[in-house]
Amino acid sequence: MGVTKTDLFSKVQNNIAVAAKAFAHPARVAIIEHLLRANACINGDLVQELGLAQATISQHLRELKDIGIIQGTIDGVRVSYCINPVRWAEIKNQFNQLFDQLESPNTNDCC
Amino acid sequence: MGVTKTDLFSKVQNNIAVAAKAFAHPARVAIIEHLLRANACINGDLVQELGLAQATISQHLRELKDIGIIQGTIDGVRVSYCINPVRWAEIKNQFNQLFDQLESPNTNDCC
DNA sequence: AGGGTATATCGTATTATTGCAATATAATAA
DNA sequence: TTATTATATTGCAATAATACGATATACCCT
Repeated sequence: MGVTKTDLFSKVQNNIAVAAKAFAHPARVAIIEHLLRANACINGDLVQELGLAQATISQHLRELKDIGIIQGTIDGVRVSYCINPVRWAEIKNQFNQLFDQLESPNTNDCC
Repeated sequence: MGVTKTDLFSKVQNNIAVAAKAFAHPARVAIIEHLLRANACINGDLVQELGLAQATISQHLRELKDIGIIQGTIDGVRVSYCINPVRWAEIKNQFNQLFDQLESPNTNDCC
């Protein structure tokens, strides 16, 4: 097999898994960090910044766009990518809801 | 090809990517949520809870253990797994540092 | 129109991940 | 000791992800 059994899990669990994939590759983390710093940028910058081929970066950008965490607007020949603040907040909240489910560390000395 | 070029990215970027993988599969999210609820639990419970084979769950548990987000102690025939609170806090902080890099949404209307 | 530039997509090779049956290992119980 | 139970590991099949060259697409400029 090799297929994730999506139907076995809740909507929230699947949503978190999809969002987490945005951060599950260092190149995508680097792209996100670059967008955060630049507060808008273009694909070409990223090819310079990271050491990956143009096709590879374009592919990562598409994945991030599919997840919704970034958005791009055509700007002449170039495409300006930036963080989608609404989706960003959504993902941030989703993760924080999970993170905050662990009370104070002292109460969890089970093993 | 097909190999992540780890050396191209910073330590922090790689660390985030590794940590994110813990959440990048719904089964692992489900396991983590179960551990948070139960505040300790055993593999057998999870086989009941999720609909996956014992071998598959054991594999996910190992991945989570490798990431360090959970820990297991042998308890007779069984193994008690629980969240590693120290690593949990570490990952939480790592993500929050990233999440908080986006200022107020209004300042980011670049595209 | 024709050339240059920026990005996307396609095709493909390679490695990673997912899933499970079968088997191994280890502790307990009888 | 032998059987039982719980978990880990192995081996394998199938799908997903990563990476990149080649090519397509789309926009700009002359």
